[in-house]
Amino acid sequence: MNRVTIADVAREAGVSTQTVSRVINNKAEISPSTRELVMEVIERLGYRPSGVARSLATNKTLAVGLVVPDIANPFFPEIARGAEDTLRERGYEIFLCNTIEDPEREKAVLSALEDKRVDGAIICSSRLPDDQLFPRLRRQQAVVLVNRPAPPELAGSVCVDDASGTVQAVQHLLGAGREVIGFLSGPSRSHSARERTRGFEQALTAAGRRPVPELMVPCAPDHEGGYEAALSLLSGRGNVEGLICYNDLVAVGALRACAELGLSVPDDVSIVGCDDIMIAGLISPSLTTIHVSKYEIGATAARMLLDRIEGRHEPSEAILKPELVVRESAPHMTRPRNAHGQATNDGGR
Amino acid sequence: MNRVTIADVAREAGVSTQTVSRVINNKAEISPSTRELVMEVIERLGYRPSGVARSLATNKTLAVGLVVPDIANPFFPEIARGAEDTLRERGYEIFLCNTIEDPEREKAVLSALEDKRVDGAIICSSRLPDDQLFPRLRRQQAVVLVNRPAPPELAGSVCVDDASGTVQAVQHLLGAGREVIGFLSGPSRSHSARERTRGFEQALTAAGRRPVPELMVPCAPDHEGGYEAALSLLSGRGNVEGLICYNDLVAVGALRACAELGLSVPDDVSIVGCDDIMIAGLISPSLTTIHVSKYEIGATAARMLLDRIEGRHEPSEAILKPELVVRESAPHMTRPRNAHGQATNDGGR
DNA sequence: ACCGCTCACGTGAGCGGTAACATAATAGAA
DNA sequence: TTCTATTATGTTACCGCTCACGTGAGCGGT
Repeated sequence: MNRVTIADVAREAGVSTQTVSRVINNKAEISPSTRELVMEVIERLGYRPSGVARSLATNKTLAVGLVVPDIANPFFPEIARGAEDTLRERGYEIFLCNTIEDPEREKAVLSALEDKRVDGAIICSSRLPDDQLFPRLRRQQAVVLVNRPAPPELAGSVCVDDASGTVQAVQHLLGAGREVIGFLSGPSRSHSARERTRGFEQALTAAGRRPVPELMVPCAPDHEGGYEAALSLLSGRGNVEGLICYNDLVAVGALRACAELGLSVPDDVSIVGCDDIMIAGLISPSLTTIHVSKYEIGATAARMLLDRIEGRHEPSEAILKPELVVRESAPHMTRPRNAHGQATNDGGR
Repeated sequence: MNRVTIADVAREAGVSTQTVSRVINNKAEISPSTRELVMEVIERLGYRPSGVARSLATNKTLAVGLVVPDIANPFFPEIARGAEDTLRERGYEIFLCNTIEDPEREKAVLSALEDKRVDGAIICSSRLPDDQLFPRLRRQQAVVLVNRPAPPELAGSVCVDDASGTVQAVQHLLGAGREVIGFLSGPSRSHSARERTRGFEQALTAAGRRPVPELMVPCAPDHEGGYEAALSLLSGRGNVEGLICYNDLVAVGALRACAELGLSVPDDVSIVGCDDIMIAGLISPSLTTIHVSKYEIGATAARMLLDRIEGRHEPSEAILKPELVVRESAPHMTRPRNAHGQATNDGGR
């Protein structure tokens, strides 16, 4: 595979490589006749300029990294779409990097991106602690963090107001008469997890309840994690009436745990998910969940990254508001419990 | 952001750049003392070799492209994972390219990958006709096609035996006593779609039935497409008893159409999906579907691509066998139709 | 002491572009 | 006409690394 180079084109057209370069890059100072001639030769030879050589000369790669914990987690593909649509329009290509929830691998991919000299990176839901993450951000040309705040000089940040989402969920359950509410809080390394936990405690406190640590259990952010955590939470004590889950996958796992324990959703226990991934509206019972626009997260992060690449560091933060979507798994009104028709409200704590 | 170069390291260590290069690349002919010295300087200066410069010198980028119609389609993320896990292990980075089902965009991303001088590309479910696709393959260093055959000298190929999957589905429905079977055949540009159509017709013919063109309708490969196609297929005539769908998303759409038309699944109509994406087992009724290991597709394609990058063109084809997974939407036995409890077994084949 | 060999390292020339400056040709102004 | 802008093009030096050689020191054998 012998590639055509700019020198080949120049020779064939009887001009200097610089002239060819000017044609490719649409520089103004070229006579129409030369331009046409060069274009014709480029076409005929099937010449395409080498991005590699170009990058070396210009110190720009037109490539950015997209770091996600797991692209197979339905939360991230849409973010990727939003980011790619925005970036590709501007000529950027995207390196996809899965960290598979492993901090070591996250470090490794960040180094790899550094080696590739990407113009920037979007890092989603980093699992690295601040003191490990921040020094690495400094080594990148431009960074935007998703679901994680950062000092403006190090990185932009696109966050969902996680606490507010959880507050809405708690209020919804309380409003529906659920008194004892459990919380499957997700991976403890996750910033979102901590924020949602904060919102959970805050909402309970504001409503005059005391958060009970035993009712808040961390879990892997997937189907299995939700299943196991829900099982342990629901089987121990019989009084949990509502369950707020770290994400929709966790909620699906919780649904399965309920089925296995013979608990009816939503009659015995109401379940609220988070993220509103595609399946939330498709499963049965359909999932009440906290909707966030994932595509918008990706697009916003990409726009912010482009700004940073071009040296504009403002705005350095975007916060998207989540919104509760009420479906079957946690309706507005609670129906009778222990039920075969007869209501027996046991009245809370 | 002034990056440390190999020259900086060389100067600081008092050796030539070539010596530094030898250390980085673990060449043998270096004295232990020099190696240690250089390593120390590299560490101290935080030097990381530029992949760009390296690529220009070696004519290798350690980057490959992964082209998919839509990463938000749950079929593809797992393929991406399989490919990435395999490729990253060997030091390759992956450019993710969504074509959003648009042939023009597909051409554009292939050109972009060419410009980036990727070492190879995995192209999933290409929507380009052979006469447009093949010439473009020739311009890549190495290619593996997923869900599409190709001349061995142009590209490797990883396919699912689509026809066989559909045959299994048809036989299953026939065996359950379903006589009139519809087929939502997916995007007509898709090779898989044509193969599955072939399998559908073949299985019917083998069973002594004649395929009815009106019962085979193409559709977009998503939820919406399935909904619309199923609606038109089921509303016109009342006698469709079984529906085979291009993929699980289409099946979910069909499920919704049935619900809307007041048809019970599986009592009135049995539905079979394809791919066995995560949600297939989670929705209700759970989906009988044709399982294929998507991670394995990705991993296999990646291994084949690595082979091709290194010049080995054998084997140039892998065919993965799909397998029917029977769940609620199309059980082994058909229960009474138009039924409220009374069994009226119509007795199978 | 001489030769030849290996080992450890240095030297110079690219890889395929672009930036910055130099230069020839042409046009317009005095 | 002569001088100066202006326009269209060529020249040269990198960008940061690797490849293919070149070379000097040290060693053993005769």
